[in-house]
Amino acid sequence: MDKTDLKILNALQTDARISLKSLADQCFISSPAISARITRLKKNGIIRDYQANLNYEKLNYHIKAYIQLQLDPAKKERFYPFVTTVPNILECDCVTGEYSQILKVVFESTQVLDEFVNRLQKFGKTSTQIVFSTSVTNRGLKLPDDQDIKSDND
Amino acid sequence: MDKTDLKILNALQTDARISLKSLADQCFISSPAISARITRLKKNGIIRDYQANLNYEKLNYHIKAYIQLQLDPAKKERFYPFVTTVPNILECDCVTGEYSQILKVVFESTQVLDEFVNRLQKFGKTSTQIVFSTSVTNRGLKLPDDQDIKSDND
DNA sequence: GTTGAAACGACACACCG
DNA sequence: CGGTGTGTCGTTTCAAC
Repeated sequence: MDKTDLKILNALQTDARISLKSLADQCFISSPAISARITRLKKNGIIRDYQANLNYEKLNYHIKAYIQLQLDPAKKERFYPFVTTVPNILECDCVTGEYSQILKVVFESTQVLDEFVNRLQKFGKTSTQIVFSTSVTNRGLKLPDDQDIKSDND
Repeated sequence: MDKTDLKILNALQTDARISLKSLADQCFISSPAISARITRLKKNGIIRDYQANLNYEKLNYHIKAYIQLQLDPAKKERFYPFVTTVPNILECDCVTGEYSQILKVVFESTQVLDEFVNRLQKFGKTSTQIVFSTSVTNRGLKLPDDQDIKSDND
């Protein structure tokens, strides 16, 4: 995991569709070398995938919300199939604190969100926070590329 | 915004580095047609950007957390430059409820997270939830591509 | 939206440090 | 082993329809 790898990761976080040649020019090495590095980074699981970031409001998903859930331990088994199946759940984390799960969701309207919350309450007590506005939108982590770092599996 | 557009958006959310030709084959139209559609979707702001999804744990950012903040209204002006500057803040939303801001952050360790929370407390009262595990990782929204939808700006 | 030609980029190989 | 340079193939782009 040297400076070149970090430069590649930063560039791919900013624009995942950048060409190998463009990356090669920025890193002052050849395109085959870039290609080999990206293959390695992906095989090591450092690069998970590449995804287009969409503006969901323009696609009529006007409501974004965070839902906190006190997941009933007895219903844990049925919860994981549930969260992976509902496409409106963009993220789901098991966390410390009074509520054990945080879900990030998008819906067409508050009505549909309400229906979803009702379904979710089968799994435990919920607390919903609707998003007014977003100042930082799901951005990538800018890595310091002026020094090497050690990674778990190089 | 017809079925072909939705197919393209779904494909790009799954793999942003997919080739135009591959998209063309899947949608049964020519590559120049795909290229024109993507250009339009990007100009309309429906496609925001393309980003590589990284495994931050393997890059030594072991701690992911949600921080709730009761932002002091008097310090609002100084808050927005702050959140956009600190790279560890991956997302920041203004929300309903007792706390007005939710921040998603990643840090190298709980110690560094603690230092950050101290800095954040200059802006108001905080409540931190550290992530144990993630069952749904920041995935894209699968759009129903069996029927057309109307968008705000076509 | 389609086609065809030209420009461009990606990949595979042999070679070099 | 990881990088370079060339050649070939596939892809993107542009013009004309």
